[in-house]
Amino acid sequence: MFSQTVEYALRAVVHLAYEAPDARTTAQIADATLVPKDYLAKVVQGLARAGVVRTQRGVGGGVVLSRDPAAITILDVVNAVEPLGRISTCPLGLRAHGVRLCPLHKRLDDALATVEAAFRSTTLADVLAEPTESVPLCDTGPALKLKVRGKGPA
Amino acid sequence: MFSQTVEYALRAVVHLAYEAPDARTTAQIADATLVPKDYLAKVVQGLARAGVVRTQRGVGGGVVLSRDPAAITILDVVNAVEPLGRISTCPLGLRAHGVRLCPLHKRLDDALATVEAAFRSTTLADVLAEPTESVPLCDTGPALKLKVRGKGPA
DNA sequence: TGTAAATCGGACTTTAAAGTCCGAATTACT
DNA sequence: AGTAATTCGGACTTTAAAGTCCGATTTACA
Repeated sequence: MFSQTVEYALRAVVHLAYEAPDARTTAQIADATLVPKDYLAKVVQGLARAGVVRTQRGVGGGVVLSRDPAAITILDVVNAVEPLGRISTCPLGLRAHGVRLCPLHKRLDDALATVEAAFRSTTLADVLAEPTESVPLCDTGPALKLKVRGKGPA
Repeated sequence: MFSQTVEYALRAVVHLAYEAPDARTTAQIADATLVPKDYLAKVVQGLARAGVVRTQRGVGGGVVLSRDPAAITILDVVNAVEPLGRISTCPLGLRAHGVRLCPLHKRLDDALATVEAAFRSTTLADVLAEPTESVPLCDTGPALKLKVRGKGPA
């Protein structure tokens, strides 16, 4: 239902939010989020073009969120890489005379609107602040609460 | 967001519901719904395998809804051709230890759940019974209320 | 100024969705 | 039995998404 690209973009920004305000290289992000490195590079470019992240070339460079995690919504991220595609005109290309969609596509668009609203009302900060003691991005093992960096196991 | 295949399947069944209980050939459905005929044939096969429609070969054959339009939901149709893909396990393949998803994927799955619920609670009869005077499938011109068949204009 | 670290951007390959084609099988009717 | 109407199913082509590769460019720092 959601494309790989959207999935990858979300993983990346959540990871960046988690590490904020530090910058991360795409290689680091790819490592942490299990996204193919070279493909992630493209996705990040999309996020940069849309103003969700800022990138910096050269030594010490990398990727940073362009705003506070509380000011970036899931919808911002989704729309940056692959707009949600609300249905505004008749997909059959018939004379939709402006506003009204047929009952079928009205229902479909309603569903999209619900998703859009949910995404718009959820910020990266919200995702990180989840009241449970679980860590973002699914690496919720037996509740280890430490913020572990590096790659070596213990 | 929704695939072409899902879109086509929905157009087909809505059209069938509109013409119910008469059978329609795939060629007729394709004509009416502006779906590529040969591709629609495949989609209809999927619907048939899932038990949403029944097909009949030979002269006088065609496609019919297998149940009353009030007993077929949008979700039935969607799941028949391309399951909605609720997120039940961690997409990163990490040890999701059963139930709990990370906050991010929990949100995504919540959105999917909302869509699923909306689709489950909408039947084809609901779509046709829309309180407005509009006709299914977007051919809502200047409120012509007649059920026009054939292909000639006027 | 040289070098290593990093993104950029274009070309390419792979995979899956969408679409096309057509002969085989089934069926109703005369 | 013959014929026309229909779906079935497999092979094929096309298109777009996903993924890979690598040289060019930018940057920090010794």
